[in-house]
Amino acid sequence: MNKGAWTKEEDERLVSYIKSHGEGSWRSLPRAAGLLRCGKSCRLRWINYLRPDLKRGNFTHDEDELIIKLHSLLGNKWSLIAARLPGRTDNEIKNYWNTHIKRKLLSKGIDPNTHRSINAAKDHDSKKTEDQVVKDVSFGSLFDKTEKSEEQKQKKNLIKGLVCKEERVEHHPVVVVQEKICPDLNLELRISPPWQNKNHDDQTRERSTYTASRLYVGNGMESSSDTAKCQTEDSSSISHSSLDISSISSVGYDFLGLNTRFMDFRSLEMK
DNA sequence: AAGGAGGTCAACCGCACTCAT
DNA sequence: CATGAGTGCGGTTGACCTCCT
Repeated sequence: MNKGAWTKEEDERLVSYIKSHGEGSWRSLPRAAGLLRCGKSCRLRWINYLRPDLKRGNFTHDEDELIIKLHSLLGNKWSLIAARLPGRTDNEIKNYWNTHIKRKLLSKGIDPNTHRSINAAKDHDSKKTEDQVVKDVSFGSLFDKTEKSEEQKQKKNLIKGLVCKEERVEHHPVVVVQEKICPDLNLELRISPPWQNKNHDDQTRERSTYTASRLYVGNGMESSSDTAKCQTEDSSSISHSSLDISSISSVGYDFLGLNTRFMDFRSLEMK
């Protein structure tokens, strides 16, 4: 079994095999392709380096900013961050973060872990206030039916710099998460349980394999529309992450400063 | 020119998760 | 429900490169 850097010949074998047989079955792929590599290694090489849709080269300023903003919301969820940067891989972003962005933030006096000023972070450490920035987001507890009082809920929902509240949209519970630390970001995220089609008139919905189904992003910077349409292009596997039931619009949407007409919302499905 | 220090990034490792049986 | 295969993810490693003394 070979280890270490891939040779040009190995790359060619892998690319040629995947072109004719497609991705997947990584465990059996090396033998079939005549490679002395483990399946994991083949998968990694393909995903991080050989895939034709990869964007090589330096990160742009916009990409930098987007990574920083997404990291402040998602933490080290590199795959989620990568899903919002077409042509970039999680490994690439992780490396870029550790080698460039971390230092850039530190030089500006910003703690790359908390996204707050280093001085503020020190104050925060001593005070242990609730007003801290998000490092990880979990919504599970919000569905905990044992939670008794509204006051307890609100207190709990104030954690980690996010304002979380439950709402109901057309009888479906929806968790609304609002960033409160980065006022310039002005991002609102709504997540709810999967779409339930009561009428059974659209079986594609019933067959949907996605579990987290509704993702709704509102951005105060947008003037004409405050909702986003998030839907797969493939009608046979519609995810129904799309959410604004009343106004499904094909107009592009300004998410984190990027027009979402150019973004692939399939990546917004949550796992 | 030599070599040490630090930076970069591809690749590996171990764990967790999903799904089929 | 248990188990194992397949896959994905985040952290870490190590080879290579560049810069500095």
